[in-house]
Amino acid sequence: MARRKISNPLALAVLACLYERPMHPYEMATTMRTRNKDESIKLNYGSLYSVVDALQRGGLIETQETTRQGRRPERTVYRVTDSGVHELLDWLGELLSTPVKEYTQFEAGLSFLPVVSPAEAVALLSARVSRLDMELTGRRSVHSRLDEHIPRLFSVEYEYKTMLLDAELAWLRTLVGDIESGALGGSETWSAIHSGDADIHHAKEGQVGTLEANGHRQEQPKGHR
Amino acid sequence: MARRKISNPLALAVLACLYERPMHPYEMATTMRTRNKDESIKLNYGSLYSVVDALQRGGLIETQETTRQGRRPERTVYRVTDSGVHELLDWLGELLSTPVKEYTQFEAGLSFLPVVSPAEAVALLSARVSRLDMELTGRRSVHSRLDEHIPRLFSVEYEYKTMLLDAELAWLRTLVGDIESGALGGSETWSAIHSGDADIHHAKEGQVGTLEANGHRQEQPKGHR
DNA sequence: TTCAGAATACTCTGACTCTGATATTCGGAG
DNA sequence: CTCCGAATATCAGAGTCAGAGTATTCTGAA
Repeated sequence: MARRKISNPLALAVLACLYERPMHPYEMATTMRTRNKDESIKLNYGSLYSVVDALQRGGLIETQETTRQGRRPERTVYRVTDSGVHELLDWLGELLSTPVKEYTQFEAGLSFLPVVSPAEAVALLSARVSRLDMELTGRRSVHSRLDEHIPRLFSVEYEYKTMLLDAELAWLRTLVGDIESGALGGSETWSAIHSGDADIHHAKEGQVGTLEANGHRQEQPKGHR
Repeated sequence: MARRKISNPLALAVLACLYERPMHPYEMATTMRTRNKDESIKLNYGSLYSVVDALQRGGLIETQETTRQGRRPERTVYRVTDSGVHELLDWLGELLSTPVKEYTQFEAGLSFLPVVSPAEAVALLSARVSRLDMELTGRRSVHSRLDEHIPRLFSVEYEYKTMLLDAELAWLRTLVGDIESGALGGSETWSAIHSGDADIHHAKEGQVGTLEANGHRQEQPKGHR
């Protein structure tokens, strides 16, 4: 990659905080939590402090002062440097303008869908449907409360995520329908493979044979990144 | 977490391969590539071998034999154990049925949208729109070629991803529209903040003040996972 | 008044993971 | 005969993370 010396998104958050005003790490953490940035950026102390270190070594931030109140642990206030500001803007520009390939757990799961039987698939995916549904209900109520207090500009990321969940839910519903009705291409093969394992958790022998039929996708998608 | 001893999705792929039939690691890699699983699961040799090791230490797979053809490097063939099969099924069940919180780069970017000026935001997001558009065009042609060769069952994960990209694209278009027209809640504040920095890359002084207005989201979303 | 518990501000450890570089051998194209 | 790329790995270094530990002060209820 060599792309960016520091690639942890948490570093972006640190830069953004310091761009606003100098702070010590713990304060960054609480600031982010207050603003719910920890919904969109994974935050934990271990990482925070090491990221701050790395940023300092890289010259993107520097320490402004080190103080101590009473006999609490010492705290170090950092400020962003010019090259830090540059990095922030540049990085942000890249994130916003250039889609990158990311791997989600669910995608991984989906790609092994044929491993479970059609019946089980329906059960599992239906469970997901109802969980997503609950999640979305919750989110919608958050949205309405949010809208009264802060402008939409400051919660686009939340809106974005909600809209993705929504899309997933709709897609899942039709997928489940297609599996149930046998309308999904490959259903016959799929049922055939799993015809033996009524109780799948004891499938000792079946070993499934060649799961992927002929399997070879001729033309691979190529162009990415 | 303590959730799963091994949490790397690559391990899932290894289990799935071995569930089909015993193989050596290199063969797993090529099998996955052939089937385009590497689109949905990050695959690289370094990780593959360490994951295989970890699986073996955990007793989920075991070595079947070690052979050598000619004077090529020795290769070790693994097979899945009973507890490996159990883990595979259980894990897959969880992945399919339970949504988990994941953090994407773009989301991180979005959450700092106010850092760039409205004009720049429009420029950056428009760039993303056109890149997504190209990507989607490519994908659609892949879909049609795929459909002739392999049943939909074996490419749900690809379909899923495509549909997500599609949803993102649509959303982005309206977002960009809203920013341009000033219909996005908070636009005035946003423009005000950036009124000084015509050339944003030299914004020395501005330091933005308090970006987040009053900032506090009262009710945080809570309920997750 | 007292004392549990939250908040403050970090530090550390052990494990996992990723990236990228580095071998070595073979078969086939030119 | 030569060079390239596929076959089959290994390894070092760095980044990352979850979670627990530490030491002190403040707050609110009993």
